[in-house]
Amino acid sequence: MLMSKLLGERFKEKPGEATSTSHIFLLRGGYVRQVTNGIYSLLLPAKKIAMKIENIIRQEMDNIDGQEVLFPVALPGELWQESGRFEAVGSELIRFKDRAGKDMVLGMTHEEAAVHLARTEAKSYQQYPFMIYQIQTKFRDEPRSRGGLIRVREFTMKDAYSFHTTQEDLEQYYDSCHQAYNNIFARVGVPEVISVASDTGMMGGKVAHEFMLLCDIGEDTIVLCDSCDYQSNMEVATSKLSQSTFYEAQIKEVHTPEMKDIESVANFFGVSTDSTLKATVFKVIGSNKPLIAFIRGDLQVNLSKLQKITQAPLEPFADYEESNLVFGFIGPFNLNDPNVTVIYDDSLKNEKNLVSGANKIDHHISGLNMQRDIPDAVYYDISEVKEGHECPNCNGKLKFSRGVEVGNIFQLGTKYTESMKMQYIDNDGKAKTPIMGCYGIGVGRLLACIIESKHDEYGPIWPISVAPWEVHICVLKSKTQDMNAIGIDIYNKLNKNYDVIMDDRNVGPGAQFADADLLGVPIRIVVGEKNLVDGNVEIMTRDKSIKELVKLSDVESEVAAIVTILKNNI
RNA sequence: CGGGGUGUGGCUCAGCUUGGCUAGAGCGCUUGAUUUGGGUUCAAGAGGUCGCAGGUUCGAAUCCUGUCACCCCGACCA
Repeated sequence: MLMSKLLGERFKEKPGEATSTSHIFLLRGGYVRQVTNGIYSLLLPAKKIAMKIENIIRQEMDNIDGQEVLFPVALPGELWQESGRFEAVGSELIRFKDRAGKDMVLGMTHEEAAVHLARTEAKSYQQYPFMIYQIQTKFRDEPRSRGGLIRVREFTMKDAYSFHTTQEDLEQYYDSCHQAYNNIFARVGVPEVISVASDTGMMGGKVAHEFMLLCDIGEDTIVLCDSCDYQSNMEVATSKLSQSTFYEAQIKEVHTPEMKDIESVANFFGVSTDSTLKATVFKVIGSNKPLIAFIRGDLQVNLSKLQKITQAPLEPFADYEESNLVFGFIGPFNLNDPNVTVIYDDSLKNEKNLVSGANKIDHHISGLNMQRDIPDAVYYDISEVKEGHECPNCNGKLKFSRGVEVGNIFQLGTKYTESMKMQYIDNDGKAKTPIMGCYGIGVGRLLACIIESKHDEYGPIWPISVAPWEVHICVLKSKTQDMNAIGIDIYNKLNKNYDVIMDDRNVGPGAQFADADLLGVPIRIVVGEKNLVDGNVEIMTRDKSIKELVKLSDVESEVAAIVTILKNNI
């Protein structure tokens, strides 16, 4: 490739619309151009990187017996009606009608398509297990795209679907896929990507992991232990909570005028907030029946945990007038309202002497002993982990980090195979429902994440495994000789074995170097008169770890040596 | 969907508060010189219905109304 023909203007100034590093360099380096909110065109450098990432993914998926297939982007609505998601999913699923008036959708994920294909092809247990995957365009009408390629509406994704006859087999395959993912992230140059336990959300299923690149622009909060390998998404993270009240006391009602928040109540009683019980009131969206979550005063309710229990989307309860609840003074003791649902957090289970609302205006009670006074309470883990909490697996302290999700794996179970009536004949002659797993990686987001992880102030530093080109030849021009001819000579030799780009433009050295930095090609050869006098060219790596003068005749062997070094470093 | 912000040549922005000559600068682009190891320098040039629509006015980039788009924060997120 010659730079003079490469489409995509590179520029100095930070584009106004971009704030994240990857977004800035993707625009400045001529990698992508926005077409509209959350929808981008890729230029050659980005397209080449994406293809290299895809090929690495492909190899690893094939390595765990994946079969590459291709599902359609446009799918009939009836398929999504079968799984129930035509109604269940919100407006991020693009729905439209074809000319006959039939409901259609654009695939935002392809469980339905996968089951549709597999259910007519895999009738016998002898065909199981198997995994099919595709690398293809997804469309999700995100309420809010952001960060360049980090969160977009149209994107390329590798999505894989495995089918099993037993849960054990699924779990085993899940682990091998987990390992394949680790391989992928290591091979594309971001070995620091970690997997965390995660929520299964609308996908259904029980076990799920997300693969996270820890960085500031991350959208998720990741909980990490400072002394063991516990790592979890905030949505499902747990911590060890010690009991805070030990001595029993009698229940006593106390006048607490105007004290509606937990701090002032704790102050008034002269106790810390972990010796209080507070109520957070929610309701299922669309209904007006209150749901009270009781939790220890020093903790917060984790909404995603709570929603998982209620199996319904919740929002804060705001219609104070509509209910009989005494807002600000709600407590579990003497709460005799058959109209409300009550959930207790695990943190309360063993507490023996709590301050809580008295369900009476301007009154609280003290001395609440949960097991004595609320004997039939059912406890769930609905609390949100706080930084500094004790690790659930060891004595370490939990800390937080931001993370970008670059991949995920789910043990789906039979949610789709059952609703879509997929069955196989087992060796006992009976029809059974296969168990499913699904596994995704967002290619464009991964590309952006590699920049977030590998860059300097001048541009991306592409790992050689995914770099748009492996060698970048800067040909500095001269009055006295045709430098391009010398450059082309090197180019032709290297181009047989490597992906090479050469800067043949008649621009100053500064401009060439700046553009080379933005393209982030790992090996750079500078052909300039200064060193050519001695028969040398300069070879350096983009990360500056190697910088040396090399005889023209030795360029090929030296490039080969550096390529080997760089590949070993990934 | 809520909150905030921005729309002026390909890019970054000034001008708007207080309406008034032909709408500006830098970068980029074209042409010609110049320079060649970190975005060289000089000259000439092309390129803008000031997001769109309506209104006020003798006169609107500037004021008013509406609308659209984009960015950031939040809600949402398979």
